[in-house]
Amino acid sequence: MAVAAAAQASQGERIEGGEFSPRQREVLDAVLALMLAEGDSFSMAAVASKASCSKETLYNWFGDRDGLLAATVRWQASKVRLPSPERTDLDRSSLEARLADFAESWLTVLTGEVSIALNSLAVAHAKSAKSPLGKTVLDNGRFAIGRRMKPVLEMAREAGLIGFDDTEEAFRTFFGLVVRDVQIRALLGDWPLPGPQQIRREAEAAARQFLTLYGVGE
Amino acid sequence: MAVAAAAQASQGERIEGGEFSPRQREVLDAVLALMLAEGDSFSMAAVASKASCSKETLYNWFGDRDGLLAATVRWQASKVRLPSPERTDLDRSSLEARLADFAESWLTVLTGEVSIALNSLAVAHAKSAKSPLGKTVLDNGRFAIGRRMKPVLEMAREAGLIGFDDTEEAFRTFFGLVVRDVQIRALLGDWPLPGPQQIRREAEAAARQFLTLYGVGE
DNA sequence: GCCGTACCGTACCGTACAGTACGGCACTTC
DNA sequence: GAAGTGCCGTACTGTACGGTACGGTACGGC
Repeated sequence: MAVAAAAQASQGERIEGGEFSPRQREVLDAVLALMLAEGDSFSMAAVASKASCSKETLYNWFGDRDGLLAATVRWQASKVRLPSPERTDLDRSSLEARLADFAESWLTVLTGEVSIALNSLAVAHAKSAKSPLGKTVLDNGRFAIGRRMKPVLEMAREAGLIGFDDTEEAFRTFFGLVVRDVQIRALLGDWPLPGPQQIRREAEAAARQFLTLYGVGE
Repeated sequence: MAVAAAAQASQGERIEGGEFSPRQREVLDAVLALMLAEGDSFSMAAVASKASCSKETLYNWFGDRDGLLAATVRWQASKVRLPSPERTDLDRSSLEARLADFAESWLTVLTGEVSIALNSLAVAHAKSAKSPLGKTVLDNGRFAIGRRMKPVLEMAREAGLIGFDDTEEAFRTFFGLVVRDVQIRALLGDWPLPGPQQIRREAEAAARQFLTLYGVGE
């Protein structure tokens, strides 16, 4: 029963704040592997088999299939740690480099198998709400990168390098310049995806264009 | 049997080049309605019931469920007709207006229920290839708008208003400036979507920014 | 040594749904 | 008006899968 998921989780090993026991992590990694291979169409039996655990344990730990999926998304999210931007002095060229690095790492994540699989799954489940996979993915993708970027943008503004009124708007523009049509094409299966060199080139172009739009002085 | 879909379709009313009989269109509209309401999780029985036809007819016409989905996507695609840009003289402000109009209509389509439902469906089915829904959606979305835009961009370049080497790259940048995070947020269920005024504002901003990046002279 | 607990493996249940079969009706063709 | 055809409605089949139940084992506490 879905509503009992949270309660169920309280027996056995506990699920809290995205923390899972080592054994549970093994299970979730198995789910991840199945998701990469088969998308959304794997069965609970397949998970149990792959993880060498019983279905009953799956249901005890995660409540139901949606709970398992949600836990998997949270587990993967907890694995990805974007580098926190330390506070340093910025000039125009170091800012551009910083932006390009952000763009590069973001494009790299975005075009990764795991990211594509997770986003596809979340999109597919967005309709039948029930579990907010979409929200979780968004929080750990689009919004996470936003939280990292904004301090950099505001630092650069304080340093008089760029100008904008609304940090959110400025970030959304940067986002657009970086991602362009890459994500939607990846999600719709339009191979091949850009490789590392291509990504580096696009990232640098995006940083340059962003500074053209928002740079001041010079 | 999936491989027999094309052959099956040759009996009864014919499916060719995206052309469907009136009765078939009724059926496909019913599918569309169900898709808006339930995403991917409607049954063939539900389609038959909603369209007042028999399941046997569905299978005779469309082969299997995937065939029905593919036909629905093609049918919807054939309904959307982007305005063809007539060849006119352009100056800087009429170009900006034209770009803004493109951006506006594109954002409007993108945030529409039908577009979101179709894209979600195609994303969900992209993994289990079998039927190239993703390709069809891409061809009638991202690439269709590209085909419409490029002549405008090249016209403007000939008129000496903007400069670029690679039309495709220029268009992809425009795409990014227009779409930004709107589509991915829409697909992941991050309501509310921007309304008409908001879209108009974002479209104008995108056109302005594009001209800042690519405009020459002035 | 005994008990409780956590877990594995497997068998089981109910249901939903893709796909098929078939009887009957309306309509066309000769 | 007989034969053929296209389609509707419905009943049927097979199966896959979510979720549950239960017996058996390993282990830690007392």
